Amino acid sequence: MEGDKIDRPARKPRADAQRNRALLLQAAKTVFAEKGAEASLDEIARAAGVGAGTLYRHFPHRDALIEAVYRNEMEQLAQAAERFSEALPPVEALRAWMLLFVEYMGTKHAMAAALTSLSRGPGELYAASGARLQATIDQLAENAVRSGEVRLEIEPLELLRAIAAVASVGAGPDWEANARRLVDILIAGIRARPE
Amino acid sequence: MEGDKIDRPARKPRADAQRNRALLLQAAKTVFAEKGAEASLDEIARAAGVGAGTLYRHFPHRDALIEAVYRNEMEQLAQAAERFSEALPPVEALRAWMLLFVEYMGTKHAMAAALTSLSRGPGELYAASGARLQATIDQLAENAVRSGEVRLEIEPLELLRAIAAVASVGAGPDWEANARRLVDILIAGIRARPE
DNA sequence: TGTTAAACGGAGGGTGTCTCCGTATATAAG
DNA sequence: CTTATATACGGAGACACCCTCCGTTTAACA
Repeated sequence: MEGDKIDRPARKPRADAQRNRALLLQAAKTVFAEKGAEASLDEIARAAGVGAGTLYRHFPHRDALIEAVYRNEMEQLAQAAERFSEALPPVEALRAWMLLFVEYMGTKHAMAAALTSLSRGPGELYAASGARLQATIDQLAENAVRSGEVRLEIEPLELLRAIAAVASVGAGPDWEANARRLVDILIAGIRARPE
Repeated sequence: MEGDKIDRPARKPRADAQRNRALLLQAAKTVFAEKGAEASLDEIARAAGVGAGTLYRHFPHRDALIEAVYRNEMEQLAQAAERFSEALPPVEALRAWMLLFVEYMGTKHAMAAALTSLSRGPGELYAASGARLQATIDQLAENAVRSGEVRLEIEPLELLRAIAAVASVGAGPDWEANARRLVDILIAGIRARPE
């Protein structure tokens, strides 16, 4: 039920397929940045110079495309988490990372909407990037809890969701200030009181 | 440029118009509950037994419909805020109201997505219900700040946005526990430290 | 009962999603 | 360089949705 891969010799992946995939990612990144994560997929296909069918073959649903586009960013975030964890005390690392997260929401602000879009639907199979993000925040949270400075009865990912919500909407021009302030509120809120 | 209202005698509003409006609201409430705030407007019109044109005449955009549908709920929330403010110390009132807010997100869980949908777009003219909600939370927040127990450098509405985000997604079945916990985190986070 | 302003309905144009299948082509074998 | 074939391509087309437009209907008033 598993080992069905080396059955046949298996060909080398076709060059044009790889090229088209790259073109699609390139185009998607541009278009998402321009028009947000709700941009038309057909338009992306057009921008990439391929047919609609090709797009859907490579990325069956919108989420698959979104995920692929932002995989890099997710990876960078994950790596930043490691750096912070080494250089800072756990709670500070968590805070610093959340602030970085806010910043990312800003630059690739399609990403925020993307996050929302990703986890929509009835518990769909989480895209891999979502899992990566979850693992990252879970690790940071766990470290913080272990340090004893923090109590956390909430799913850590939910903290990110909260931040993303504030950061996503065009709301005021102060969205970033608000988001950064929210980070501090959250951090203060989860700090275990001496009491 | 302004006083143009009592110019002509003005007729009584047509009965069918009022009836259709009611039918539409009824249908919209049902359909939104079933399929979320992104449900097809044509479908709502169909469910109400009226033509699409009629729907759009009464509610020019989706937000207008959403707002009308949830106006009651908003009103109830606003009134609850007053009650809480009289019966509880300011910070407790704020907390209690936020928890009630979470509960509302649950029952009419289309409302959460609605909130998101409401404020989308580039700072559109806030629908009236949005304004009501904002006024409510602003008042509660101001009371809390005045009491000296709380510092608040964030736009109070953003706190709601954060809560709504956690409460909206189908995420886990523990969304409600998470949301309630978030309320406590936020409250703790904005409490001014004696320091 | 007639007049008229108000409201209705639904066809239709524009856009977006996603599928299907005949055609093209990169790879591997001879 | 052929030939064979798995693989991928493209874009037409079926379907859903949004929203407008305008000829027709109907409620209110005289």
